[in-house]
Amino acid sequence: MDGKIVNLKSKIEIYKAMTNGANFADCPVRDVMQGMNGKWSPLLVTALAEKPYRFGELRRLVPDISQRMLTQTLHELQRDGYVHREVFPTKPPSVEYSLTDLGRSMFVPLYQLVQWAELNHDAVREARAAFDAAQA
Amino acid sequence: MDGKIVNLKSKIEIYKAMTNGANFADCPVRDVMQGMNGKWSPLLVTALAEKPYRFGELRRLVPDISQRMLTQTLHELQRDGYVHREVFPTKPPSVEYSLTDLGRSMFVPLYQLVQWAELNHDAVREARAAFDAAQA
DNA sequence: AGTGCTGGTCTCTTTTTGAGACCATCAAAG
DNA sequence: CTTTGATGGTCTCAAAAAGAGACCAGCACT
Repeated sequence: MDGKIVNLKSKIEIYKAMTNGANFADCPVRDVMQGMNGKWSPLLVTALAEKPYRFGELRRLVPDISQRMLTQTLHELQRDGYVHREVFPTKPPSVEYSLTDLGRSMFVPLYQLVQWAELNHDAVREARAAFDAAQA
Repeated sequence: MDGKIVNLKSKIEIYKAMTNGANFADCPVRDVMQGMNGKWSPLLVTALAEKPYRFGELRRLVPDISQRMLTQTLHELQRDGYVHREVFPTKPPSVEYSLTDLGRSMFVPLYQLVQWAELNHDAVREARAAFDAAQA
């Protein structure tokens, strides 16, 4: 019988209707968001938005990043086109990282989020305290 | 001699001057940013911004999230005060998740970032392709 | 000859994430 | 009356990612 088939079909249609056909998988936005969503990416972009920095300067500026993650995160940011990497033939050679136009463009909305965090971190801390108290 | 000590002190002062005293460690903004910066958090907040959803609906809406990470991420979002969790005594009991006022407030700048990603994902993909080609 | 600064890489351990089995309860189907 | 399915989870184990720290080459200064 087609009973089951019809049922299944209608379920799929109902589901698609419910979600307005929006499927969050295979979404390019997710893919791009991941790139600026790492643990260190927003921090480094914010630092570089102020002015270009050299590798060692960034390491000192963000004391709790490991050298390994600094290398890796800068590499990813460079790959996504947010950061420009330039090597100067000094001795020892120095490497300067700076934001590209794309990076500066991305920093505009990112900074909005940072500002929100700045304004509302009290509220978030209170929410956490209240939640933890309720659990106990 | 104090030679070395003076040198060290001046280095610290030079460093603080260079960075304008900004220390990115122990920054409350970082702490708050981490909360909305996970792999799944922005996605779930975006979904819940549209309308409240139940646990199973979210799982179907985001097919590639594991049940474990869905539970955990919603729990963190609830702890940070972005999400409200309500259990309805139906049989079987159903659980609805919705954004709080704080969550809706946070979604405003988050959505700016999502829109940027929507507008610029082509540029990012091109940057990646160019970078990968240059490496080869 | 020894020390330090440069920007990394390599290895090892710990933490985080993903995949999937399992659970209790009740409704409807067969 | 037994099976099947949906509810929202938790638990365990494997895989992936992140952190800690050693190591490296080249050159300057002492």
